[in-house]
Formats: sequence, C-alpha cells, structure tokens
Amino acid sequence: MRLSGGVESALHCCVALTAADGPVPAARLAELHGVSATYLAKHLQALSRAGLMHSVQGKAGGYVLTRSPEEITVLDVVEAIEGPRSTFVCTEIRQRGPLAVSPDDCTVSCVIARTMTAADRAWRAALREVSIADLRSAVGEDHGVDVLARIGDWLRSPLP
Amino acid sequence: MRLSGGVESALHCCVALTAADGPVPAARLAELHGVSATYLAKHLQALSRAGLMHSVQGKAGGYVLTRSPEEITVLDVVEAIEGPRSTFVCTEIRQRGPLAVSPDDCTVSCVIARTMTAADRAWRAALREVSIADLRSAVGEDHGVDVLARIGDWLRSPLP
DNA sequence: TTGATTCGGACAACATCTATCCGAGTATTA
DNA sequence: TAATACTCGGATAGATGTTGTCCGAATCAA
Repeated sequence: MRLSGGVESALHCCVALTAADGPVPAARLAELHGVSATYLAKHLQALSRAGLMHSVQGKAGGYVLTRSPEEITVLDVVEAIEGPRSTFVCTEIRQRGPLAVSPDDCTVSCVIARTMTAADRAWRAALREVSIADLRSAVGEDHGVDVLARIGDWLRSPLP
Repeated sequence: MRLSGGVESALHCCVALTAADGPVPAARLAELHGVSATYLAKHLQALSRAGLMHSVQGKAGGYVLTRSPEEITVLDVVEAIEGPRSTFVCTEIRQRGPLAVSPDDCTVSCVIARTMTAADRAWRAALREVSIADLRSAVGEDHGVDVLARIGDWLRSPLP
C-alpha cells in the first residue's frame, strides 16, 4: 500500500500558494518544486475538481486557493488526489465457501472490516488535524521565517 | 491507495487456523473461504516467510500458526503481506528547484513527511491493538460461539 | 522404495500509477 | 474589435505493481 506520489507535490503547491497573491500557473509551480510540469498539472486539476483551488484561464491565469489555509486540511488534499474510497474493501469472504453464513446473519459488518475501517479512520483523523496553515508555519520554523516571503517574491517575479 | 486484497484472505486464514489442531493445506483453506487456491498459496508463503506460520511438507502437511493467537496482531499480518515499507515516501522536494534549501539545513525531516508519518503510525497503532484472538472471539459473538468449532470439524474432516 | 501430496518460486494477464501531448477557452493588447 | 499569446482540460502512451496461474523440488506416509 503506497500513497500516490502526487500527494507530496500537491501539498507543497498548497503551501507555496499561500505565499502568492494572484493566480500561479502550473508550469511555474512545477519549476519551483523541480517536478514534471505536465504531470503536476494533472494533480492540480484534481484539486480544482475537489474545490480546493480555483483555476483562472487566459494570459495572467493560474491557480488560486479557494479557502483560507486554516480551512484546508491535509486530508482534503489527500482525498482530492487519491479519491474518497477507503483503503480496505471487504469482499464478504464469510458469505462464501461450504460454511458460508447466511446474509440474514450479517446485520453487522465483518470483524476484519471493522478493524481495518477503524484503523483507516485513525489515519484520516490524524491527517484532518493538520491544516495547510500549520504546514506553512512549520516550514517557517524549520527553514527560517523569510522562506515563504522568498517563495512569494519568486512567484511574482517575471519570467526571464 | 488501496490495501492488497490478500490481506483479507490472510486474516481469515489465521482465524480459521486457530480452530485447527494439525497442519492445514493451502488448498483446503482456499476451499473453505471460496477464494483462488493458487493465489492464496502466494500469500500463505509470505506469512510463512514472516515467521507467523510454519509450513510442513509431505502427505499430511500444511500450515500451522507458530505463535498463540494472542501474540499475533493484525499489523503483523498486514506487514507480512504488504511489506514493511511506509505508505509515504518523501522525495525531498524542498531540496529541488531554484529555491532549494541546502542539505545542511535539513537536519529535521520535511513537515509533510512528518505529518504523513504520524498518520501512518496512528494507522499501524490501531492495527497493532487487535490480535487474532480478538478477531476469533468477535466472530464467535457475531455468528454464534459454535462457528469456530464447526470450522475446526470441517478442517479435520477427510476429503470426499 | 514407491508414491502421492505438499510447498516454493518462476511465469503471464491485468490494473493502476506515472508521464506526456495537443486541443478548447480566455484575458490581454494592439 | 480582432488578433494573439497564454492558460487549463481531458484524451493518450509507458512504467510499475498487483492479481492470478502454472509446474518443478522437497517431504512425509505407506
């Protein structure tokens, strides 16, 4: 079970966008982070479809966060990229084979499904407690408070 | 991010093995659960490599749990099937691009990696708290206390 | 010694993730 | 107002990992 690599790029983009005032094109975000521009575009589209950011087309277009960084959680980004489906899908093995239990006796879900779902919920709860604003302030603590300002300046600077 | 479907089969097999006294062949476990025999064998091999069960070859061979059900956690089974790798891998995006931070300033791991790793730990902690013995007793509560006994009888009964 | 039965790893088919391209649409600008 | 340059968006190939299958090597019972 490996998380899609696009999640990492998407989270970095969200943090970077908090330092920008206007729309930022996907190509510029890709250059800033040193990742494939065309592939990053795919993930930004997913974030746009999920309503986390809003895209403006045309010459001075790009992506803008729709909500304030405090109101966007890491879980929002993960679910936008990975889809809302749970990590575990129960195939009802208990209802198969020679000793299958009848559907009438399956009012509660299978124990294994309950266990995996509980773990899934714990995972999601941990991701929901961290917002983009939290990430941004932590980046400031880790690498200096002016890092975000430098990113903002670079995003605003014209192309060579 | 979807969990391998083999995890579900493997957990059901572990519970069933607690009802058996001697070794149980993979083909029989597959028939009991109504899953592909050759594919289930692959997962049982993984459990064997991980040391959770021990295989005996020959005519009356099969698989046996090496430890008591209380000492095998759901996490043990998941890691045996999925491998020990974490769900998230950090590619150090912060060290790339025109505003890359120098490796000297990366004494702590990236915030995003810390967040994802914390969520991963919460997930694993939830899985570690449930043992195969817990699953077995829950199955008894859900479908009657004699279910495990019937499974044991079926496993011991000769082939037609 | 024979023989049947078992596990074990090597071999294809499928799905998903990764990466890329070109067309549709829009604000700028002359 | 019309041209234009720039943007997003979905449709299109390649790489990686998962699912499913097969047959040989080893083992124990008879």
